[in-house]
Amino acid sequence: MSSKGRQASVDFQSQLQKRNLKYTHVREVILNEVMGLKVHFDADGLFEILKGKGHRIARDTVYRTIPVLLECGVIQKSVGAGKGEYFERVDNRGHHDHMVCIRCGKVIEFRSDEIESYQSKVCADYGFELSFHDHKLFGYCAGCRN
Amino acid sequence: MSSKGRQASVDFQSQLQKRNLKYTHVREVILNEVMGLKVHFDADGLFEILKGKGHRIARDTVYRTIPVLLECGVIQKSVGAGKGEYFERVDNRGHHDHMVCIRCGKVIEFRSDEIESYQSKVCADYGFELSFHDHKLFGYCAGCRN
DNA sequence: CTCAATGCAAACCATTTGCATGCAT
DNA sequence: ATGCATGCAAATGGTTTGCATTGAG
Repeated sequence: MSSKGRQASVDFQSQLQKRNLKYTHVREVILNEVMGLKVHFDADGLFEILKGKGHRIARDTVYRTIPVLLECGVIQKSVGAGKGEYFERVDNRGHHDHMVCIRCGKVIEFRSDEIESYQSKVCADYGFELSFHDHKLFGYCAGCRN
Repeated sequence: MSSKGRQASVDFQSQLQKRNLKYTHVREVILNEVMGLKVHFDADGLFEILKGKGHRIARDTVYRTIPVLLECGVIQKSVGAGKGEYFERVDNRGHHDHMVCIRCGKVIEFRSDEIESYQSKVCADYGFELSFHDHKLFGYCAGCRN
């Protein structure tokens, strides 16, 4: 296991403790798999990935674990091809958000330090402790606008 | 009908034309009801509201109309108590976004002209024509954080 | 006229829930 | 010892889809 992975485990454990949740074997396995994932996934897809790697974890458990991963900052909401919600691992190098073309479906990832910074400011103004966020822009990409 | 309502109709019609969609009686009725709505609603809820006012519009039509309303800038994504997606009328006075407490469920509406402005800048950078956006912050409200 | 929009009804399927057992603390 | 976590399986119900009909441009 890389030091990065180990670090993530430690963070996850402390995040769980903070919320009086247990660090179980199943959660450890899911954490490790998710940390290595570079693709966007939905709950069902994550279950299939885990199954494909030989882990015997029930589908419902995966569904129940995703909110925990979100709250602990391990994953963030993302976008994907299916109709449900998609997620992706939180990259240490900073959040990115998404633009989605409502004509061709193209997804553009963007980063804006300014937006992140004002987002933090707004949270501070309200005494709100941010766990994760979801920021998507829908419209027409350069190729699809008239 | 107020001048505001009339204005919205005109905008809606031109938005529909731009996309080669038809301005039907059903869409007119839905538009008018939505423009008067101050609450957050989901697809099913909107259907019930329409039914309650005596309109005979099929549930599926409401589901099929919501994406159209989104694209035409009549409604925006919002938050609500149920598990599905919620929407709300776009207020002429500007967008607002939402913070959601993942402990007590409290919803705080916030506005940030700075975020809106940098959001526009990002879109411009990518040649992206923004139709609507979805920006939610999840975490602990002032009363729920430790 | 032509093609999108609508209604009806059935199908779909991702997600949730109840309950008994297992396991972390 | 206590209470959350997990697996199993069934239920749920919000949402989608196919098709015939209607209606807008």
